[in-house]
Amino acid sequence: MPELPEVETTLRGIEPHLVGRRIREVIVREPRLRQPVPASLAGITGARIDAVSRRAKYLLIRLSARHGHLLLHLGMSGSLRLSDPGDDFRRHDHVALTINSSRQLRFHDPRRFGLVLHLPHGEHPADHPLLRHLGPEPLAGSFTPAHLRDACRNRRAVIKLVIMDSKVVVGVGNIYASESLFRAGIRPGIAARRISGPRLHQLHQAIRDVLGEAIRQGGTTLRDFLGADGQPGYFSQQLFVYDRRDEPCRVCSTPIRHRVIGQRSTYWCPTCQK
DNA sequence: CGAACCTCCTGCGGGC
DNA sequence: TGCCCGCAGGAGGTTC
Repeated sequence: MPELPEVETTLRGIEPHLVGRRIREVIVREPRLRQPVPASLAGITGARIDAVSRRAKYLLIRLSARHGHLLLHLGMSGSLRLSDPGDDFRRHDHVALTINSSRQLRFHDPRRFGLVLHLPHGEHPADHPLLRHLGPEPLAGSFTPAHLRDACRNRRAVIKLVIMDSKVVVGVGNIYASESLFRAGIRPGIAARRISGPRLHQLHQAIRDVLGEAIRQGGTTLRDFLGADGQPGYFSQQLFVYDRRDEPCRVCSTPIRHRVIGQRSTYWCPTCQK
């Protein structure tokens, strides 16, 4: 479900309610996620939350001295919501952190592809195996047109797979890959090395524009994404191609094409994209 | 090394 | 109405 804009929306929703507060209680209702929820999670009871941040699609919660960090990933179907501790748990509410008598952060994930990990004190998050090899943040200055050109040089893979490769740039998931390529006028199935420098420059800008705009709109709600406050994202109203198979292109009315690339549904306009 | 494919899991919508 | 099938926004792992 969540791509980078949805994770960023979640971060912005939970951060003001968490920073500076203490974790009063840790509840693990279902430890069987992509990796087991570690038993050491119980030990963070009483820790203060010093900061909440995002790296790629991971959320990082920095705890007070000696308590280390929490590393969360929402997988395909995960979400974080702030609830009243008195509210009934929903099915698939796997982990809950009670903040005070009126606030509890709940990790909800029907498919259980998500993660709740505890990094002990002294382990730098950036050195964690899941984060160590990640490429630049798409909205940071380190993601440059030259970086994208280098990543595509001599690369035989199709461009859609290259921009979804987290070693090249993080946070471009299946929705925004199709959308970015549409805005850049590039077909998703073209070999990366066949795309000219100027067109890759356009793609670089399109990735930043699409992700930035999606964050401003609170993410994309297709079926079920809700922010931490329960509100849907509005970017789906600006999707040009994703999930629009056979529907008319919003620019030229040509029916949108669909094909599976890298085991994932892929959409493009055969007229607007070459 | 890269590329192709597989895997984890539940829910939902469409077709019959 | 109810059942079955295919598909779903991620990403690490395996195999060649």
